[in-house]
Amino acid sequence: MEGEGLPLRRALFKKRTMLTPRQRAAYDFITDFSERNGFAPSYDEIRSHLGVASLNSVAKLISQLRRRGVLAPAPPNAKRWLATAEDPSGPATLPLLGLIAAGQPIEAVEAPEEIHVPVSLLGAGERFSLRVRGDSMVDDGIHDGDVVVVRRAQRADNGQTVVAVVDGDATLKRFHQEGSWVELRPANATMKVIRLPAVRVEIRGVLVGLLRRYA
Amino acid sequence: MEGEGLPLRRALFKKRTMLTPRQRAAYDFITDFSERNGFAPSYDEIRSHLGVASLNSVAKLISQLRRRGVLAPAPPNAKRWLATAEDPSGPATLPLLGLIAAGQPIEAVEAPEEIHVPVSLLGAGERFSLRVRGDSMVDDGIHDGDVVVVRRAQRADNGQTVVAVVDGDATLKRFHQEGSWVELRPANATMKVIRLPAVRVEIRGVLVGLLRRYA
DNA sequence: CTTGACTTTCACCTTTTGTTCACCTACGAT
DNA sequence: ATCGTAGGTGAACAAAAGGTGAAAGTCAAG
Repeated sequence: MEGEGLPLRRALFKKRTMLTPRQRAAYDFITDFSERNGFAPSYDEIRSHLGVASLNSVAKLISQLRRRGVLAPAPPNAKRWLATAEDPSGPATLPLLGLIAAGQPIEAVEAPEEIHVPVSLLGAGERFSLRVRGDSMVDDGIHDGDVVVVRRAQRADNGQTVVAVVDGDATLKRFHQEGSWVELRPANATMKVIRLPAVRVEIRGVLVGLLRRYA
Repeated sequence: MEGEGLPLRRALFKKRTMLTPRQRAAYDFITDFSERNGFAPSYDEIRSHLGVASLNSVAKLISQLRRRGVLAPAPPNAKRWLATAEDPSGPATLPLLGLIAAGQPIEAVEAPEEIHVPVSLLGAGERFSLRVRGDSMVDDGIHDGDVVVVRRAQRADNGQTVVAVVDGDATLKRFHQEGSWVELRPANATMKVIRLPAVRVEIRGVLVGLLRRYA
C-alpha cells in the first residue's frame, strides 16, 4: 500500500471505485490542480487538459462527479468552486447537546450524545443538535421529539428559525427584528408572540435541518 | 432467497466468507481492478477476466453480490458503479428515488440522486427515500420538500404512515385497515380520507424517518 | 453599463455499458 | 425424481456517458 494513512485510504476507497475512467481523469486533474495552485481550475482549463472541444463535456463530467458525491455541491454560478467532497467521509456526527423546550435552559445536559447527520446538513460553520421538547413549533412541522440541527450563530435574518436565549431560558422560535425590537414567534396558534427589546435576546444559532425518526 | 433459518447467523458472520467461489472471483477482481485503476471495471472487463462468454453471467453475479450486501446498491442503469459496501458504521447513502405527490402522478422515477442519511434511520430491511411534494401530511409535520426515508414493505400496521399505490398513483398517507377495507388518511384537515377495498391498495413501504433542510 | 472571465444549458449525435429475455446445464436438498 | 438456485449462452434493447457547437446567464469589476 502506498504512503498515505490507511484509514484515509479506506474512507476514500468507496468513492474512488464508483467512477468511470473519464470521470477519474477529470477528478485527478481537479485535485492536482487545486493542490498545486490553491484554487480550482476553470472549466476551460479542465477542457483543454482532457483534450476535448466542448465545455459541455466538462460540465457533464462535473455534474457527474457531484452526483456521485466525490465533488461537493456548489452554490449556483460560483466560479472555480470545485471542492472535493472527501471531508464528509469523515465524522458526520454532531453532539446532541440536549433538549430544547420553550422556557427551559438548554445547556443543562452534560451527557452529549453523538448523533449522525447527513452531510447535506453540514457546511460552513459549527453545528450542533438539540432534541425538541414541546409543541411550540408544530405549525412549522417541528414536533416533540424531533432533532434539530443548528448552525451556531449570533445573528439571524428575519423569518429564520433560531435558538434564542432570553433571561437564561432557551427557546426555538421564528425570529423577526424591527429596529431595536425583536419578536420571537412560535408556530403554534395557541401560543403567543414574544416581543421584547433586542438587547434581551441572545441568539445561539440558526436552524438548518431537522431529523425525525418514526418508531 | 437464501436460507430462511439463518438470518442471525448471516448477520454475525463476515459477509465475504459466504460467497460462492464464482462470486468470490468476481468480487476479488472488482476490488483489485478498482484499487489499481481508481475506477470500477465494466461488465465486459469482468466478463473477459472471468473467461465467460455472456454478459448475463456477469450481471447475475453482480446482482448476487449486491443482494448479499457485499457490493453497495447502485442506481438503475448506472455505469461503473460497483462500490464495495463497507463501513456500516458511517453514515449511509440511499437512493433518492423521486417525488411522491399526494394522489397525483405515479412514482416519478428519474435520475436517482444519492442522499446521505443518519444510521439511526437504517436498520433491518431495504430503505429508500422520496422527496415529498404537496401538503397532504402537513398536520403530521411532513412538508413540501421534505425527504422521507422509507423501509420497503408490503404490509403495515394501523396508524403507520405508508407509501401506497392505488390505481397506479403513489401517495403518502396514514394506513388503517378494518377487515377487507383500508383507509388512507391524509394529515390535512382540508383533504378527505380515502376508503377502499384492501385489494386495491398496494403498500410499498412504511415511513421510518424524515429529513428536512432549511435554506 | 459594458466587458471579460466563467458557468450553465440547449439540441443533437455516437459510443459504451448495463439490463433483460428465452432457454440450457449442473448440483444439492427435499 | 424433481425442485430451486447458481451459473451460463447469445442476442436484442435501453440508457448512461461522453462529445460537438453555440447561445445564454452571472458576476465582479473597469
